[in-house]
This record gives sequence, C-alpha cells and structure tokens, in this order.
Amino acid sequence: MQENLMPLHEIWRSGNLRDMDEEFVVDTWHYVLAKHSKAMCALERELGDRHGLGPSEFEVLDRMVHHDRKLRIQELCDEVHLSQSALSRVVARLEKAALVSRVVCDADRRGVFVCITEAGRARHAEALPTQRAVLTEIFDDAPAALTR
Amino acid sequence: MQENLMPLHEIWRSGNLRDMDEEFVVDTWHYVLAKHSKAMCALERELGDRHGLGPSEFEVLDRMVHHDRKLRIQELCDEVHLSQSALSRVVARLEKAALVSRVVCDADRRGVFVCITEAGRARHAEALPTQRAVLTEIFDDAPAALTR
DNA sequence: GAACAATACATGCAGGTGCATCTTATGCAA
DNA sequence: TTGCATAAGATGCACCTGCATGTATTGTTC
Repeated sequence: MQENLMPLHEIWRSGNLRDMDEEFVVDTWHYVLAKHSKAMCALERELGDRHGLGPSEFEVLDRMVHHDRKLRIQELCDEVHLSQSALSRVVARLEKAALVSRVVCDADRRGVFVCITEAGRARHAEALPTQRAVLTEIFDDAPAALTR
Repeated sequence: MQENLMPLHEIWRSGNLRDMDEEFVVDTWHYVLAKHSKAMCALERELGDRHGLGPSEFEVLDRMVHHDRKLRIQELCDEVHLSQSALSRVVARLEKAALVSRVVCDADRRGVFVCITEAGRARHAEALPTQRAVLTEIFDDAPAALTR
C-alpha cells in the first residue's frame, strides 16, 4: 500500500508552509495513516508471534517499566491511547498472563494500582528489541533527508 | 492524552539526526500514535454525527471522487489502509446506503467495479469541509515551527 | 477439453475497541 | 446520619477489523 509515500519532511518542505493550506494538512494526515497502519500491522505480527503480546499490551508494559512504579488505571489512560474500558481489559489480559497484578488502593478503595511483575519485566525486556527493530525499519526514511 | 506532545519537526531537530538513534524513532512513533488517535476519534465523531459516515466510508468515497471513475475493489485496497475483507464490507455498507453501486466486471467476471452514485458525490461534498476542518485543527502545530 | 493452480471477492468467526451503563466508593450538604 | 452528586473502574453490547476459508471465474498445462 502506498509504496510511493512521500516522506513527511519533504511534504513539509514542498508547499508554501506559511499558508497552512489544505493540501499540506491532508498530505500529513496520509503520512500518519500510512505509517500507523504499517507499524501496527508489523507490531501485531512480530510482537504477537515472537512474544505473545499485542501492541496495547506491550505499550502498557512499556509505560510501567518507564515509570518504574505502580500506576493507577487512570494514569495509564493518559499515556496509552485507549478508552478507559479498553485499558481495563488490557490490564485484565496482562493480569491473566501474570505480567502485572492489580492491587486495590487503600487511600481510595475505588482505585486500582497496576504493578508490573518480574515476569512482566522479563517479557518487556525480551520484546523491546523487537519493537525497536520494527519501528526503526519503518521510520528510517523519516530523518534521513534532513541530513543528506 | 499527551497534551504536551512535542511537534514532530522539533523531535527531528532536537536529536543527533545523523545517528538515527532509537529515541528519535520512538518519539516519531509516539507522535504518529497520538495524532492518529486524536484524528480518528474526532473524525469518527464529526463525520458520524454530522454526515452518517465512518472514517473508512469517507475515505473510500474520497478516493472515488479523486479518481473520478469506477474502481476495482483491489485498486481501492492499494489506497485505503484496510484488508481486502474489511474493504469488501465497507463497500457493502456504502452500497446499502446507496452511495456507491457494485457492477460486475464484464472483462473478468470475478471482479467488481465500484461506482460512486450522485448521492455519494453529494454526501462526500457535504462531508469534505468537516474532514478538512478536523484535520486542520489537529495538524496546525505541525508546520508552524518551520516558518517561525 | 480436463485437471488443477491462481485470482477476485464474499463470508464465518474470533478478537479488540468505544459507548453506555452498572457497581462500588468517596465527598459534600442538609 | 441520610441523601445525592461524582469518580474509578468493570462489564454488556454493538460494531469494525483481520484471518482463514469459501465460491466463482480465469489461466495454464497436458
């Protein structure tokens, strides 16, 4: 699909940028659509086949590792681009796989803390190079033209 | 979500672009994720509420108008980021709404031509300003810094 | 022409997502 | 304390998507 996609920096250079014209906006949108589609498909395949993780599952683990502490569901909502209900289910799946655990928050018993387990850290460490490889493959055209 | 998202051109300027380092790639990915999520949600809401179209439906109509001729399902597949099966169903929905019609291809009776109807053109013309407005709203931070 | 692989599209099915709603807990006011 | 609005998170439901497969047609090889 869209093999002749113009790199975004070229889109941004080609037009009259002072005008913020429609063509520029639409080209940028098509760039985002194409890269998103390509990356999501590849991540789904690679993370799934090699590590048994979906992109959403990986992203949640990644956020947990990044913050390195227990997080409220709502805090995760701010960082992962999922609805609260979708996130709730992702956490449920991760918990069933023993990659995170849910702990009731004592200060506010409505709330739930999500804690990454050792198995979760291990799975994330294992999957991280795969994710980086996929992204590098897909976005390697992005900065090149800025330095060429 | 991610209100403090760094514009992509800043991401591309900030790092050592010669190195294509991981941080750059990941920041670019997060940019794509954030913009895609924001735009898709907004398009789903605005196109849906105001014109009774989903993003995929609009995109197919848009491609039809752009090419201004009947297209094979497979041709559309190359342009819209959907699987063949998903596209088949989008076309079915559009046909049920009388916005396109399916015509068996005489030269190759396995194939199907998709033709946009007058109602389809009208609906697209009506929805186009909405789509452009949404995209402009979301991508207006993108080029500005290049000219400031 | 017969047999068989390949192609174009449709469809059954499983899975993920968002919206609306439910449940439980908190906070605040009377 | 009681009553009610609000917040956190879970869940029913409808919808969309991709994968695998089915159906019809075409091309190819013998």
